[in-house]
Amino acid sequence: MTDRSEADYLRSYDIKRYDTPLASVDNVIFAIRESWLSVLLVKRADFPYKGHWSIPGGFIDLKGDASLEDCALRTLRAKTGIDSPYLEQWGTVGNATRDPRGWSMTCVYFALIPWVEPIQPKAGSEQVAWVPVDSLPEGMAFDHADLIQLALTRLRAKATYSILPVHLLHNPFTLTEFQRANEIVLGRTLEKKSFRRRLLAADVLEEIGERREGMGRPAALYQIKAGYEGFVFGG
Amino acid sequence: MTDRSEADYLRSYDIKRYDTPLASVDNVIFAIRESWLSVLLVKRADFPYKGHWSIPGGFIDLKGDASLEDCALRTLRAKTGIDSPYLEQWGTVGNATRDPRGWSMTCVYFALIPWVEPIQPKAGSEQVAWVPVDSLPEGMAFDHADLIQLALTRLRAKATYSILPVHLLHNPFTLTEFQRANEIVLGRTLEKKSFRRRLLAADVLEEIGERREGMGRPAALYQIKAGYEGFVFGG
DNA sequence: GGAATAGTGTCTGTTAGACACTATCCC
DNA sequence: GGGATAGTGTCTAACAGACACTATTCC
Repeated sequence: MTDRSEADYLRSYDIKRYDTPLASVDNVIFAIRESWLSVLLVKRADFPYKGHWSIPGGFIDLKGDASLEDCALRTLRAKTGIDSPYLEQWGTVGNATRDPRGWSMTCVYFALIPWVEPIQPKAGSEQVAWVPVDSLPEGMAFDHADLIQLALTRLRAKATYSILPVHLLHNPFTLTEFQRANEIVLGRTLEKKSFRRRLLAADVLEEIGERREGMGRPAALYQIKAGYEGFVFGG
Repeated sequence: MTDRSEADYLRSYDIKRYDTPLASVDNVIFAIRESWLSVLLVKRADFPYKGHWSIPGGFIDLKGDASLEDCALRTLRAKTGIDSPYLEQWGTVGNATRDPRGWSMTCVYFALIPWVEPIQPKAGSEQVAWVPVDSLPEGMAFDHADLIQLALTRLRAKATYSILPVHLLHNPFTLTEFQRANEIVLGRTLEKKSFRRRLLAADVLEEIGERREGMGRPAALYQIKAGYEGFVFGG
């Protein structure tokens, strides 16, 4: 397939001869903190939008990142220490106006993780913080406020017909905790019997042992059966 | 917000100092042709993969394209003459190996259009053709065979709970034609009464007039009510 | 026993599948 | 009437919401 002239073409190809957009990967990282669905935000230490809150992300490292997902995992690891989150590509936004430096496209991922303390960088000026999605700061960098809303819409849509919110919990968990995580994501209460009946019918959980709490009857502990992490009802 | 030093930063910013990936937009364009779900393919006239079949797309034109969607619409118009198709972003694939020229990312859109004769370019070596999704050619360029399969999976998933396949029909259409389009996309037959009952309950169609055909009772003609093009059942 | 939480039984209304039925055209 | 296609009536099984009920713990 690679005949003589294709080899010549590739040898002399130089991307710097062309105008290319800025290409980045950004992450909307969700966790539940004290009953609030929250996202991880970073206060920018550099221009542009210095001092404004943003979602964690950055330019693709052509040497270090083998793929877009690799790039997303790299920043996620840097900010949270978590290696294997639930990570899904939301989509890509690209236009001529979103970045003052020029035509910019960013591939947006969203991640669901059990809550952890964020990793603060050494450089003093940057800050990392969990912020409830209901009280995001004004004046966020770029179009990041929009990106969060879009990821949130997707998350809520999927929460209604999948077990996605399970990734917001520490393992193992009780059915009540699981239902509560779903309710926090969806912003409305769910009916206990319906919730459990559907989950039981799907056969995606396995019991482990028992846990006692300060009050009431002890609840059975569960974890997701291996391979069912992306389970969708009716799929 | 833009203080003195940010203005300085922006004035001296030069993207060419950095290594950036190749950035393109590709389109999986679906139509129904003689009862077969088909995609529009282009035989490449240039390196790399010269002479191989590919999906239509290309690099972003930083001057001409205001956004990624604009870029997708531009190629779609060039190949089909259609200005306002159903167009949805599927997702973005980016890694170091998919293009022999270097780190490459492509934003993949999928479009649904009523069948039209493709527009052949003047340049003789390039060809444009509709190909049934069941008989795609071997040795397609880049990872385009994968991209088609992924878009197809998404299309089939959405066809089960939305009225998406309506965009594959010419207006107006009969309910039987609409059902048939759904069946072609899904690859299985649907139950007539259930199909119509659900559609009627959704109240997304409006009747127009009558059409008679060579055989049997004439069927009522319908079109989608304005604003319901993206309707989803149970949404 | 009482408070608190976990977990179940069961009625009811809605919806999808199955399939036989009627309706309207052409010949 | 017969062939062909459009469109409907209706039975049944599956499932979700509602809500009252039982179960198990600590005090």
